[in-house]
Amino acid sequence: MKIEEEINQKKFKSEYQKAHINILFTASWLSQQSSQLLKPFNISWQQFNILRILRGMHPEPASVKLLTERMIDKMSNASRLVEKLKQKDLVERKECHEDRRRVNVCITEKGLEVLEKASCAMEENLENNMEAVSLAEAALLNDMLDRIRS
Amino acid sequence: MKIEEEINQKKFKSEYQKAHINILFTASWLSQQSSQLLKPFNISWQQFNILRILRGMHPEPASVKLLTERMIDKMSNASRLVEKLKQKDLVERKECHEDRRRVNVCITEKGLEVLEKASCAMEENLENNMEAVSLAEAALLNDMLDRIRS
DNA sequence: CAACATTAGATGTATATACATATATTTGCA
DNA sequence: TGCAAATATATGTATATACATCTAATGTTG
Repeated sequence: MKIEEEINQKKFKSEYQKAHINILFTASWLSQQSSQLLKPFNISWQQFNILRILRGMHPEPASVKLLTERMIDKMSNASRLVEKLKQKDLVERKECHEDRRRVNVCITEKGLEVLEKASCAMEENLENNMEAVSLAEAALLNDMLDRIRS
Repeated sequence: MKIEEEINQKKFKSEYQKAHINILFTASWLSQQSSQLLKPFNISWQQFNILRILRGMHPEPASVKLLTERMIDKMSNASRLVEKLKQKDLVERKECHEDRRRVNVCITEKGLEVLEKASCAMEENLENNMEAVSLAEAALLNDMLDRIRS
């Protein structure tokens, strides 16, 4: 649906303002889709992301700092998210002997299993959403977004 | 900066997955910019949005339902946001005589003044962000985002 | 018209977030 | 070495959000 209809706004000041709102609206739409999808797995989108980063490192551990750097929303609190995941036995923390300030976080077997199922669901959904856009268009989209943030 | 560098991730599974993450990341980046910009005016991005909708209606009032329909993040609570704005004397509520369940919300003079200044700052910032993208590209961006949500 | 369904809005609650600050450790340099 | 600055992480706190539930008013249908 066109953004005009989604938010019942007939016209925008410019194509730029419309794009601004469209980016925010689409992001909100996508995260809501994600959080619905992830609900059966009992993890939030942010938690899913952390698990994905940890799987990328596996079997190497990641520090909380590394997680923060790679998170999409930098402001959110990696430390507390890790705690949540630990409570569900999806990750484990070990003290780091080289630098005792640091904490090494690893994904557990259970974490890998949950992530495997969750990421299948997420990828399937992603393909459904994205099939309306060609690969070349997606590349241009990425380029434009990068430029907007520059 | 390219999204790869922003989140320190060298490669993505596909251009589609990258676009997904890029939309979320850029939206988060934009809202953070907005909330920084709006801080001197002591309103949040969501509150700014409501004021903007109310200015569009002015001098006609808007119901809470109408505000909810036009908000970018549908899930947030228009009722409480209106309360916040009322506490700052930026909007006023009146009971609606035709349908006594409804509440008519209007922007005040003070609200119009604050919004005027805030939206100048916001538009200036928007132009800075968007100048890296041509108008035609912005139109295509809008089209792509609409298709992704379809 | 009575009984039930629907709607508009407000509110309770658990969780998430932004931001500031605290604590422990390491680094750098006088 | 010793002491200030920087770093990694945790935590405190106010606010925001998602979601469920509640209340009051209106619509609908037998």
